[in-house]
Amino acid sequence: MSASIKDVALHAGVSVGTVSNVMNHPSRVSNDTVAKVQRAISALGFVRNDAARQLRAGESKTIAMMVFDAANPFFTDIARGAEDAAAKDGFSVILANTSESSTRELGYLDLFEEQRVRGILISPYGEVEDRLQALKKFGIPSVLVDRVSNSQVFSSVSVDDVAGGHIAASHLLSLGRRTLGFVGGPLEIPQVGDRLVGAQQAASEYQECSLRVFETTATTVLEGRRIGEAIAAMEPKERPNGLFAANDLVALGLLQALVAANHLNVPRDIALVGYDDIDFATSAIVPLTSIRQPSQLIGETALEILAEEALDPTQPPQKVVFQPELVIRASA
Amino acid sequence: MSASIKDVALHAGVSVGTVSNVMNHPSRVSNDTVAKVQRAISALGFVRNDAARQLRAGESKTIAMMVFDAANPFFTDIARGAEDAAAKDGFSVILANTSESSTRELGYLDLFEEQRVRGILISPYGEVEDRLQALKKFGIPSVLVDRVSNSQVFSSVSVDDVAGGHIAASHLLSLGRRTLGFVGGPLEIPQVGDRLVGAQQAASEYQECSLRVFETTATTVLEGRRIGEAIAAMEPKERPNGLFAANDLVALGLLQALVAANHLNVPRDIALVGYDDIDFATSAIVPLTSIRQPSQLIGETALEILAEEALDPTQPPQKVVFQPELVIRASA
DNA sequence: CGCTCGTGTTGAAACGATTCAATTTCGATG
DNA sequence: CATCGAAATTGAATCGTTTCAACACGAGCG
Repeated sequence: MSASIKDVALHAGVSVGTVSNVMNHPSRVSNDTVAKVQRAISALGFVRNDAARQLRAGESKTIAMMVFDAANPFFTDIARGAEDAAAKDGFSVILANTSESSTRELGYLDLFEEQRVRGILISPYGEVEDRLQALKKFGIPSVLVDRVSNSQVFSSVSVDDVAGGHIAASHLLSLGRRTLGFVGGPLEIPQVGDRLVGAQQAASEYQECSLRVFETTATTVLEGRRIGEAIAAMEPKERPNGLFAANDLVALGLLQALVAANHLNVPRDIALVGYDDIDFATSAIVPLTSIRQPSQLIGETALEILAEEALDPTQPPQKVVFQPELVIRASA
Repeated sequence: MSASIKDVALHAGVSVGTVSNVMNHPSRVSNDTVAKVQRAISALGFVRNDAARQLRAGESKTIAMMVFDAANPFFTDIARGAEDAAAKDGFSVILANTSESSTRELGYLDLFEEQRVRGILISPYGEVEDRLQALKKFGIPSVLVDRVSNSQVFSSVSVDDVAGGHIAASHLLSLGRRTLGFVGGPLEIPQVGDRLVGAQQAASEYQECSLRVFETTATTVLEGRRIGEAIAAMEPKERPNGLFAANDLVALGLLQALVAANHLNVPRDIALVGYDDIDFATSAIVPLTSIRQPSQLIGETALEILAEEALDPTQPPQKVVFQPELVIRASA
């Protein structure tokens, strides 16, 4: 169907070895021959078959990135950072969206293992460290993104979520709010769990202060709206006066519901803090106070570490932790 | 480094052909042998080498999807639809973000050609139809997403952007606004250009009505904010009283700037209509009136058409055009 | 003139799977 | 018990590239 290196060799009147050298080690070939071969290549519309190349060469130039919610701008920002860094090192990044499904996550890991990608950047959803260990033994390194390694075996680039949770709750407390609510879930997701722990720590530093947990099934706008409606319907005395959402999507959902129930004012009746500081936080109904993470930088750093490990598999794991930062706007 | 099919055959005491059959045509193999081979596979941790498989089999099960702005929720919604549909047909979707760069777009096309992906779902940024034609001749079909084919050669799944622009502008006009502004760009992007054309058509149906174009360099929140600041700073008599943004990102940027300049009220002084109806439109400072496109459905449909063409390359191109829909909220 | 060296070039082996014609096995049948 | 056919299994050929030992050819040197 399509031209192979053999056809090119024939057309140019040289051997297949020479054609291969033109593409991979041009310095070994005389200028005349290079020109001749290149003419043949474009005449035939030859395109290297990556499968054959990889089979023989044993390594690919593709890096896979897996996130569990590609619709969250926070992750697309990270991906953007990784792509830019990869372009510098000559790698290509392909993205897989695991859509908060462990099954799909494992499915993609299988796919990438079969494809022998050069490395994996992953923001894990399910319990995958065992699987990643197997991949590592197999020769495919991974770097965890936005999450630390339980096993200490993997490099990771993350943000101190406990600190972030602490900052968020402290801010609400410093505004005089004493009946707090945490909205997010599932709590098993470390990012969510850690932020809650940080918030609880902050709460324990104050007397007569409560922190109630509203667990969601996912960190989405929709789930935020659901909880927001429930909170709007609560008795005033039961209702928290300060809310901390596990991420901005949830916060925006809450905001929608609270504003729609027009007997409530944000921040007067309920102060609200989000997390991630996505672009849309600025333009929310009530511009959102949020915890900013350096998303692009996370992506770049993760890719650089992965590239190092791909080149030298004996590298010890690195652990980079960035500090989050409070961005104050109107909502709290 | 890792076990091959030969090792498995040795360990199980059968031939390589049998191992291959266990994986691809289990019905041809006796139950005992299947069990024996599977035991060997897991004992050795064997993983099929996709490069070798693809080289011999000549076809892959991977479909590539390329979008020029993965940070736009509209595109992630489309991707989501495509992924769900692909899972049904046994394909995997990998995503590439061309980041509004023609260079990167062509680079990914090269990569996917070398990888011999089974097909390409693309929302093109630059002029790529010639390149896609070459790919098609090469055996890789593509389906255009959110854009029709100039050459009529490719299937496409899109939304009638001229109609959408018409609906948006008509809505503003029906509210009595007569000095309109269109914000978006570059105008060469068909989605943007068509929406403008539709708006101009609507404007031409009214007397004494003006439509001014504010061109942006990209359809982002940032660019929207930039134009919004400029508009806020205009003399009241020059200022448009109805704005139509090429997409919701731009609209949200505009909104931010207009609200920040607190002498202006949306919609009283300026009515605003966006496009795409992304999730965040509902939770904007002023909930956004927008033009809804059936994003997930677009993704599903595109993937199904692509799958058909991948199986039968002689299929004539199909052209599916969905109709957009006005969603009225507070901003206009 | 014979020898060495360096530069280009060659062609066959190897990568790891799939495929398919050929062969073996085995149960059923006359 | 011999024979037939279906079912199971084998193993060599194949895909398109890269790699590498071997070779060809001059140029330079003693």
